[in-house]
Amino acid sequence: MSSVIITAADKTLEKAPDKVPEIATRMRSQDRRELILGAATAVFGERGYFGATTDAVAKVAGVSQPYVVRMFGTKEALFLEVLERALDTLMKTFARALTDTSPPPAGLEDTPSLRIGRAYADLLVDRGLLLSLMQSFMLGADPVIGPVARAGFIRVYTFLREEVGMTPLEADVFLAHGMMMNTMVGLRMADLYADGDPCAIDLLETALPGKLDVLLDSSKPA
Amino acid sequence: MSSVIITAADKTLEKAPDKVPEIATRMRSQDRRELILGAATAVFGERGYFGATTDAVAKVAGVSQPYVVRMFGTKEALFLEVLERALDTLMKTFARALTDTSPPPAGLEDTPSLRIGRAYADLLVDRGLLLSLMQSFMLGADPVIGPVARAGFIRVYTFLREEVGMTPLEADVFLAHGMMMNTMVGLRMADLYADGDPCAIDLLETALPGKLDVLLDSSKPA
DNA sequence: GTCTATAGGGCGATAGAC
DNA sequence: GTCTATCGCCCTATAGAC
Repeated sequence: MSSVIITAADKTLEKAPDKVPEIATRMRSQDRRELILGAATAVFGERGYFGATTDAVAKVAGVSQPYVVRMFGTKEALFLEVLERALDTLMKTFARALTDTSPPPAGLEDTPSLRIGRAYADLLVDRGLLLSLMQSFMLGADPVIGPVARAGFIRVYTFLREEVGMTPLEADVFLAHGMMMNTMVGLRMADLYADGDPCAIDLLETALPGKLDVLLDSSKPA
Repeated sequence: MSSVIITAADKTLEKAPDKVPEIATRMRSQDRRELILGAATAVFGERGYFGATTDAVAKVAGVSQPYVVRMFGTKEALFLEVLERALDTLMKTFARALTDTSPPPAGLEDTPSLRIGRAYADLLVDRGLLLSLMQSFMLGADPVIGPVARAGFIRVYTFLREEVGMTPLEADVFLAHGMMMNTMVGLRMADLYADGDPCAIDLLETALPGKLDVLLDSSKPA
């Protein structure tokens, strides 16, 4: 389960504990790659493309900074791979939710739209994944990242329209609430919720119905 | 009209033309301050807090880089002032829309919610303003910016609830569509629209009804 | 009040040992 | 395959002239 990697990488990026990966040195190259991509997803999601440093990624992954650069060429190439991987995971999760034959939880309704709505909310547990995508959406003016980000968003929109069968209005409403959830996670609004702020409680209970428990778990690192 | 400043600062940040401010050197200190804040709003909105450089702000404002730092102390303090100013403008625009006695355009409905919905859409013309706020929303993990960003979002939410009289659900839907519009602007989705991409056309005509003309105007710098 | 010059630090990337 | 050492750039901030 990749959730192990993600949770570990997610526990405050600042003080990465001594971090002895399972097999110590010389694990399979493919595994190292995934390990670094997971770390990079967390760091890019938290600080954005420019705020993230290859050194922070390296520390979270438990490798040296030059190794990160060596493996992906440049920081930019690393970010683009993070985006591609995140989008692939998103689309696979949507596709699985659509074809999944298991019954919906606790006698809830079962329409295609509701299924992928729940699937999206499930992805919020891995904060880095959706936040990295969201960070790219804010860099549309960048000559390299911009076109990739636009293409990624269009890919999701096309899926909603053609595979899920949403109307333009349904897709708009779905995406709007997705952006809202991303924003709540990026803002760490759950911190205020945990502090008992009545306003944040109202806000989150409406914006993230039923997902507050997992968000609180994953947002209290210290 | 501040739109003059904003439009000028917005026309591609890369090649700031020779930029002789109206009165050349020694304009009133207050005016210089506003000029720099306007430039900073555009640059922070486009590249985010970490991606923006004080030098880029200085170039857009037509002053020297050390002068920008001198006037605001640090880059961080400059960003916080940009956020405060943007939020003030946002709230003032909302408040004005609520109390405005002029009739709604072209026989549209006239409810408090619809009024501030139109007011929000009007603010999209100044891309930097809403994008700077949005960039701050993605930095909730930052120890300094995070709390300010959360407080700003809460301030808007409280206004919607208490001044406009929205229910939690109405506020959620309003904010969700706001985040969606911000995302479309940050992504520069209008570029694909202008290229005739049918998918982007569907998307934007639903997400930004009636605001496409202004967005296209302000997004074609070259 | 505004500039030029520059110090100082951090970061991405390279070289090369093991 | 992975590390240590380090280069060179860019960026924030300071010093000081005008």
